[in-house]
Amino acid sequence: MTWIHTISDIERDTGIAKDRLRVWERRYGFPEPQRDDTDERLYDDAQLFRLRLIKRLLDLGERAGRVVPMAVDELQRRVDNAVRPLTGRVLDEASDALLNDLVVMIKATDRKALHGRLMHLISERGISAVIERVIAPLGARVGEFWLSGQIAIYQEHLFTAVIRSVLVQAMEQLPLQSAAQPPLVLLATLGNERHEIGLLMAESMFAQAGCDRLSLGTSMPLNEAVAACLAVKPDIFALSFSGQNAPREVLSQLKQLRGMLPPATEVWVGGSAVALRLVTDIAVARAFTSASDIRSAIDVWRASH
Amino acid sequence: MTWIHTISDIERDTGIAKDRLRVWERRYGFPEPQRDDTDERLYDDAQLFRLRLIKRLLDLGERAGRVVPMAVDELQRRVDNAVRPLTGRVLDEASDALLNDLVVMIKATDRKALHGRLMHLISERGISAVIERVIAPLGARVGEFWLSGQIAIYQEHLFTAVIRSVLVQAMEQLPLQSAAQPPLVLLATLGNERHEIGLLMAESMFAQAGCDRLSLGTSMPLNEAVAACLAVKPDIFALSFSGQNAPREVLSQLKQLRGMLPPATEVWVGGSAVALRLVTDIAVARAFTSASDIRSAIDVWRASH
DNA sequence: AAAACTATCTTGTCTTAGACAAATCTTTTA
DNA sequence: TAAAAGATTTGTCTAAGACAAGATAGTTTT
Repeated sequence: MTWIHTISDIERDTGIAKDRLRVWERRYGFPEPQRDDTDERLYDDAQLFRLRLIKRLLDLGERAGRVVPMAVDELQRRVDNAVRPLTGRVLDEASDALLNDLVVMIKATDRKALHGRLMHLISERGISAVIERVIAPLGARVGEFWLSGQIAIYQEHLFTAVIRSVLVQAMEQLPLQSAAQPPLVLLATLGNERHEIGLLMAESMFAQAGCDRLSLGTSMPLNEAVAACLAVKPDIFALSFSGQNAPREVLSQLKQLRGMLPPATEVWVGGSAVALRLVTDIAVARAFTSASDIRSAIDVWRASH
Repeated sequence: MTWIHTISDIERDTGIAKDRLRVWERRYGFPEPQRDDTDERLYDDAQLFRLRLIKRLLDLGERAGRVVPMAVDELQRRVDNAVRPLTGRVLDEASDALLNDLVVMIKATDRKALHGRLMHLISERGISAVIERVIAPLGARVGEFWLSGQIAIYQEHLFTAVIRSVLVQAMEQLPLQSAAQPPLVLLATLGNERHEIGLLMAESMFAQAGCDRLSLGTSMPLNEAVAACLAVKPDIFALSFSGQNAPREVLSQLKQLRGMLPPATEVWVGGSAVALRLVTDIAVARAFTSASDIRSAIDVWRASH
């Protein structure tokens, strides 16, 4: 089945504004959609797919003039190259097999099996280990499969729901005495960022370290995040950015944020968007590339307060 | 402090597209923003506030030509009138006092007190009663306070996070034996609908009735929701629409959905958007205006299967 | 050679007014 | 009273041009 999309469909699906699509057509000759009887643009699936790849590369820092005119296979090759260094960490066979098992469950929409397996793993190995060695790489894999169309959006939602349920449950089973110690951590995701998993993993790590924490959830407008921070006065403001975010955008948001917050509030960021190049820019925020680093960073924080 | 907004800011904040704003200016003379040195539109807070009211009335079914040129106080009066019949149910004094208490906690961002109080209420009165008499009206009140600017977005997020945590915890404490009986219920929220509370309340009701359930979370694109339904093959597909949704939009989405789903799958909808006028249109979906109706509807379903 | 400053190019978004289709309201007809 | 026809409303599309902020390249200075 092949589908026809209006310019609004394309905007919604790819996040590329209509103006931008029209100006690309004018300047680079792509996309060049069919027209209906009233001269309105009609895009086909191939164009949509190519635009998705283009968007991905733009978010990774490429420039429009370079990637928009590029052929599909070339685009695909570049996306693969850009993505592999992130996902393709060396895994032992057992871990790899486990992840494959879990992916199969997701593809089969078998949430009960997934939930049960993860809870079992947590009781066996503890939250931290499972987050770092299972949930985080699993999230990365799911993201990749989604990009390549092997996992549908609803399966991703389902996956998120299961992870959320698992982590919330696990957090509540932590010993109660460790429920209210400093530092107080405020967690959120900025802008359009809807990916909750990174946030949940971070919250779990803070919970396990016995921190007093408060999650605002996803998609907080920058202004509101600042307002929340000024009201709650946390010691640490923790943000999560998924790989969907353009690194530039992330950096600019962080700079704005840093300028608006009191200096005493530390800003910690994590997530795969951060791994790329942000780590260098330490003046703005403390960047985390691995969940386990949070634990030791908390220890350091406590020692110095 | 008064702020200046670009047309993009206004689009993001109100959900009114740029084209629409420009054409209103051309046709109705409002909004008529200042211009910067390069002739770009700059809107002030008063215009933004008025546009929010206008959007609200449009969503309630008014027409642009009528409400866009209207003065602020007139707009405010109409919004109040439209909203009161929903929120202003008669409450006994004790309930009213309780709700006020909870609202105070939200305004003070005291999530611990809120969480504790709600958990205590649930252990005292049971989930169903608390959902119907406390959480649902509290949600309505928070929505109202948000509209009138007395509660910030971050406080609403916080409120949602607490409710989620409370309900998830309460669901997990239900007796395990009742965890996997038919009907299998798939839950979701369509389109841009980000309000999770209605969905959580519904899920809790289904959980309490011992249904096998599966929540896709918020903001599922229509196509994806259908795909999920075809894959999971639930007995019931339950949708939640908040008061932010335009009733027309809801109805049209439901019609599309109904056409794409197998007839055996029942569609149940709930939420304050539904209460308005949708209830009449029973051919498309089964509409719920009260959480407690779910319980008896489940009994009926079971009796006939 | 590294850093800082400047100039050029790139790119997204804004501007204009006109056109039109789909939805909604009003009037007419059966 | 209900259905059909006609009139109005309203959101979104179109075009090409303008421009500012950001990125790149080139030049000079430390």
